[in-house]
Amino acid sequence: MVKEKKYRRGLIFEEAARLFSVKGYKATSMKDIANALDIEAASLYNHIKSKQEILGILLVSISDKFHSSITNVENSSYSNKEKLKEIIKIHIRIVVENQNVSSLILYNWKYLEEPYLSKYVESRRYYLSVFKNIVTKGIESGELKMANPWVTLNFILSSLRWIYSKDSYNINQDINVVELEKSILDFVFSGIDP
Amino acid sequence: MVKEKKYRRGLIFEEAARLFSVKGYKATSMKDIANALDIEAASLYNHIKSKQEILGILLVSISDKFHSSITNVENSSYSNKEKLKEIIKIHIRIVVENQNVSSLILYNWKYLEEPYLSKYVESRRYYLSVFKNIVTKGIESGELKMANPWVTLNFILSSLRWIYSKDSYNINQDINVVELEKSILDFVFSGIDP
DNA sequence: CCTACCGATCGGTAGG
DNA sequence: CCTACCGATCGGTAGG
Repeated sequence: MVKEKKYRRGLIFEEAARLFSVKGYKATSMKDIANALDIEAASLYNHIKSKQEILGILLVSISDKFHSSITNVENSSYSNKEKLKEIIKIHIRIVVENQNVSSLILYNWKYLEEPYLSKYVESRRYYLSVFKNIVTKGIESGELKMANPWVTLNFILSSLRWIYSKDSYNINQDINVVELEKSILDFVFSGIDP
Repeated sequence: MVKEKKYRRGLIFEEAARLFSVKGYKATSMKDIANALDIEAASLYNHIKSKQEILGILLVSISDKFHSSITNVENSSYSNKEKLKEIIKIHIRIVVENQNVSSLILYNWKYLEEPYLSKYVESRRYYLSVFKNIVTKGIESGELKMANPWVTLNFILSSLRWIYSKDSYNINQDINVVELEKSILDFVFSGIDP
């Protein structure tokens, strides 16, 4: 009984993540989620508290993954440049392994309400501040190109953004994660010039 | 009379673009748009046909700007590398000068319905195919780094994506467009390595 | 997990 | 440009 309920709850979150990712949170109705699971919309409420709870739990769980991954790297004895490479690699892996949930970070986090919003924003703020700190120290030490740290950070994060969407990443089914990491690191560090 | 109507219509599109950009198309109600203009929601329909018409006209207008800009570059006598630089520069300018409308390309185009959807998709498809063609020829001729053209294209487009959002671009009010172009071109072509 | 139902809000129309 | 109003759909609850 408990086991079956947990199973069902997991499926609801999985299906909701997929639909939120494809249609957007606001455009996805509880009926959409229920239909995908072949039950009535009202039945969802035996497993979850609200639509907002689904979004909240999904986003807090993914932001915690990013949070703990960057904490590990920050506490390592790598150089700033090595830390940066490691963060990018882990970032790619988290996104590829949690594509539906990860893509919610790009747009749908704006529909979060309290208490999830505060948790998410704080977790995200921490990730970005550690990331920026490593970039800043890398620039100061000469490991990275002399540039505005903010612009550098945004360039790096932005250049990873295409892997969040199935449209671009999944079409390349001939590219595996290791190759993807290699290509992206190469582009981020040395650009498209030959 | 005609003049005043046109003025009002323009304001509606402007305000709608801003709200769609901030809240998303689905989360923006006609009441939101009307309130921002200090009129009743029903009054909007004296100037526009539907909510969908607003989104459609906004997106077709911006995709046409991209379409015509890339046609000009493609017909020039530049080398592939020079064409690419020019496309990136113009891309940045279009986004910076039309920030609210441009940002709709990233996410809200999915809410387009016919006949706007077909027009938009076709215009966008053309832009991407010309862009990809220039990248492919640049790689073949040795002007660009040997790599999967699809990955290269996505890297370039993705790395420009942060300028679509006010959160990241406008915070940097100390950076003007010319500096922004310079920084981005430098990063895209030669990366973050010193 | 379902049926029956709720108040709120949605985009949009009629008529002036 | 407004008042008055419409049918449809929304997230969610009661009760079994």
